[in-house]
Amino acid sequence: MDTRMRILERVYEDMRVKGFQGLRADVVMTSMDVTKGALYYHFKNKTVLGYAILEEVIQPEYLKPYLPLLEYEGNPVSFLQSILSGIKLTTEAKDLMFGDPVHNLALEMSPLDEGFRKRLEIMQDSVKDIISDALYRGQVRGFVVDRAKPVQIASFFQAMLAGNYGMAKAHLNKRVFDNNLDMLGEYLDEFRVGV
Amino acid sequence: MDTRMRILERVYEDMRVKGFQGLRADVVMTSMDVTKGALYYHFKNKTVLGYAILEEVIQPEYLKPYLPLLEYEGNPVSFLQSILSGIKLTTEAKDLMFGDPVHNLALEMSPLDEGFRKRLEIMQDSVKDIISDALYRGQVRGFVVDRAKPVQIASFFQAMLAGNYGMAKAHLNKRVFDNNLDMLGEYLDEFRVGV
DNA sequence: TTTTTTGCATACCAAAAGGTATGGTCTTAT
DNA sequence: ATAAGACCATACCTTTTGGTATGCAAAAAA
Repeated sequence: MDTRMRILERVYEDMRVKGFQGLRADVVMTSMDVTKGALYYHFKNKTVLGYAILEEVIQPEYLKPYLPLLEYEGNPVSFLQSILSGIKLTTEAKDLMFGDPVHNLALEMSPLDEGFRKRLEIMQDSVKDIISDALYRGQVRGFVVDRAKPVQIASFFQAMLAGNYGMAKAHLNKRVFDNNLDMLGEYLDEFRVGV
Repeated sequence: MDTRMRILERVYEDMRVKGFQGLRADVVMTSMDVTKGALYYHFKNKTVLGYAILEEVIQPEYLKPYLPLLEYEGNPVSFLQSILSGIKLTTEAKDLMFGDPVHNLALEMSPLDEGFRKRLEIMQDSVKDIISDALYRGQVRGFVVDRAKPVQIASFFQAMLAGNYGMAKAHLNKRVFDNNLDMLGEYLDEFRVGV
């Protein structure tokens, strides 16, 4: 892997726990076999580094679980529930302290830097659009009840996920975390057609 | 008001947008008619200042809406819905960028400082207990359906609220914010006995 | 083969951050 | 009345932060 990408990945690791403001990029460098020279060669300043991490590391991971939904032919409610199950399975108790990178950055940086805010907004909107479109197509195909409001449900789903990640950062309780995901899954069942 | 409390209030204002790490207490001082001398007379260091803001400014405000629930005799579902309405009414569009102070701090400081994490956990648990107790009493009194799980609903309610505040920081969209609150209100209706 | 450019290391640097040391005034207890 | 302590301003001080300036080896272009 090239140096630039190694820097992004490594700094991202640190940003997950320190946040962007608490991030000390040069300190992170010394924990690799790289120095500040490399850092400031590839990135003009700290803010640009942050944007790059957001776009090149965080965004792809953030969108990944939802992309298959674009071509999914089955019931979108089932798909969303499978995402929740996936989160339960892949999130270990020791990872709860990290939270969701997108939500973390949104809370920390949105009021401080319009570049961050806008990028985060776009990312969240992308996911919201994917979900709401899938729900709409699900309605057309008879998988989702007509009274369901796709955009609102998508937004609710996202907010609940984000909130659950956030609460877990203080509580570090995997059982509560999982339970909230289950509740969200049951809530979605309301909008499923048939049994 | 005494200097100590004035400092707490004023620094809190800044912390709402900068976060704790981004907070520059001495800079804030210069915007009052107070200097660092006063600051470090009342607070040993920045961390202690943060704890004081959390305990003396944020906590009371955070608990306030839920305290009446301790002695409320009516349907707790209605009460929770009235809290949601209250949030809709009192949260102006321009305030969306601030988010929820407790959730903000939880995301930023929980992984970094156990003193913050523990205090935040206790605060969130307090509210969760108030809500779940009220729901339980509601079941006993026939206001809330038996299948409702008070603790889980309380936790879900909190996570959703936190998540909604968080999403709004990037989106700054009052309509979406309100809509999510409405959805949560409708969700609670599931657990109401009768019509 | 020279020359230029790329990729990084090393050394330096100004400002900011967080805090301390000192001293003065104003109140309170004696 | 006076000694003691509370309260706060001013001036300093150290470390950290976020960079810049320079140099140099390897790769690529001419």
